[in-house]
Amino acid sequence: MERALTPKGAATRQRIVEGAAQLIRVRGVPNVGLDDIRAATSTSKSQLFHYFPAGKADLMLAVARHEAGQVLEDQMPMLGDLTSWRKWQAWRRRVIKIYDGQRQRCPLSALTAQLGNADPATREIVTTLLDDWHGLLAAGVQALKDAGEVDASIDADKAATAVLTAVTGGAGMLQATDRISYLEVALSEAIDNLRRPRARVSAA
Amino acid sequence: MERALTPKGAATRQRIVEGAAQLIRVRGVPNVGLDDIRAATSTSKSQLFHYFPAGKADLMLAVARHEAGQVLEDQMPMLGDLTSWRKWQAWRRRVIKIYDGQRQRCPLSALTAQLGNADPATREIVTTLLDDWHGLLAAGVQALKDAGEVDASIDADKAATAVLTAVTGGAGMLQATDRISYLEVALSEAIDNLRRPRARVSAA
DNA sequence: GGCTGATTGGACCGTCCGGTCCAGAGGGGT
DNA sequence: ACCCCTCTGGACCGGACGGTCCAATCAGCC
Repeated sequence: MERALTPKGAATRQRIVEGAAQLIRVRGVPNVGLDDIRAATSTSKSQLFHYFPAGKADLMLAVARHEAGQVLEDQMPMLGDLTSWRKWQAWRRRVIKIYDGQRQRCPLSALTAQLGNADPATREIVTTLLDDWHGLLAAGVQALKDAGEVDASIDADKAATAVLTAVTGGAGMLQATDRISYLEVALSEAIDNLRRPRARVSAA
Repeated sequence: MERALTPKGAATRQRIVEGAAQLIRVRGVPNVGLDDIRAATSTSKSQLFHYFPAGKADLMLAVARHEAGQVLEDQMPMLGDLTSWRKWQAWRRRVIKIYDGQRQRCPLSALTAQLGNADPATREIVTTLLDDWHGLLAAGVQALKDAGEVDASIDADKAATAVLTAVTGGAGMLQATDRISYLEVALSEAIDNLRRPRARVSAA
């Protein structure tokens, strides 16, 4: 499916993706036209279709991939080394800092929500991202268990899901309300809960 | 700002809003045109602009208000009476059932994300909804505290935020991945955490 | 019955924008 | 030097869609 791509071509393609991503972060998919991208990246219409034959949808997909990769990238190296309580806190601070910085402009949801979550290609990008993210968190929980820093009865997968949900939920509400407190509180609570002793909880 | 509106007019207006909401839930804002709404509601172009003078944006706002109201409505009466552990569980089941039913079609995010979260009017609708939602949850936590069913040292506001974030985060990921498990696990964990004894947690 | 304003129908317009096309410049391999 | 394929420029097209307009109808009210 890939065409031969000279270094020059690859650079242009990259410039287009990054320029488009930049625009979309600020203005959202529906408010960014091909002409905007063309202008912002000093390219021409034909180049856009040269590198993204299927047109806008194709380009948006490339942007989505780019942004999805960025999400975990931004949380590194903390996210990849959650082996102690202190490192979890460092990661937490990083996450809050990132989202506080981008505020409205959540690259992830800006694309998924506005690109149509029905599209299987989009779906797959997000699913992969969440799986990776969840995996890293679960590994971190497991590391704490191994180190005896959290109760051994904790289910690493479930705990990772709880933390992940706190981040995505908090980020979503930050985006909608411009309040960072949801993310701060939810994430802090989620991490704190890892530390609490596991009392037996009877199902209702 | 309100015009005199005969019963007949009010009914038509209502029909438009509900028909538009229906369409948007399935196809998303960008994929629903005024002509679609016109056709689906057996109205004419002039009626759309008669009842929503500012055009599509105006109509979308009305739809957003309608959907926002629906969110809490759907969770009643459980959400309004979280006075015992059993009732919390009943609410939890209801929430999961609701979101499992609508899957991709999350009325809330379908509108906020695609309507531009920069728009202050949209922002206000969501903010109000989340405030109300949070308030009801906090009241529920407080009720448990009063009944001595949860540790008295719990911060009702923070706990409510944690639960709310679990729901919105889980719902968001459900929308993106079509997996209900995030919501199930996160919400269950969040509620279970209310029951756990509050061990002192030292800040890192 | 006629007046007034709400209500409805639907033709029409202008623009925005994704997409097409073709012609030309660049540049590296033989 | 030559050729071929990549790369670039930008004019152009056609459809979709939000929005306008005017005329017709309906409903309460004196």
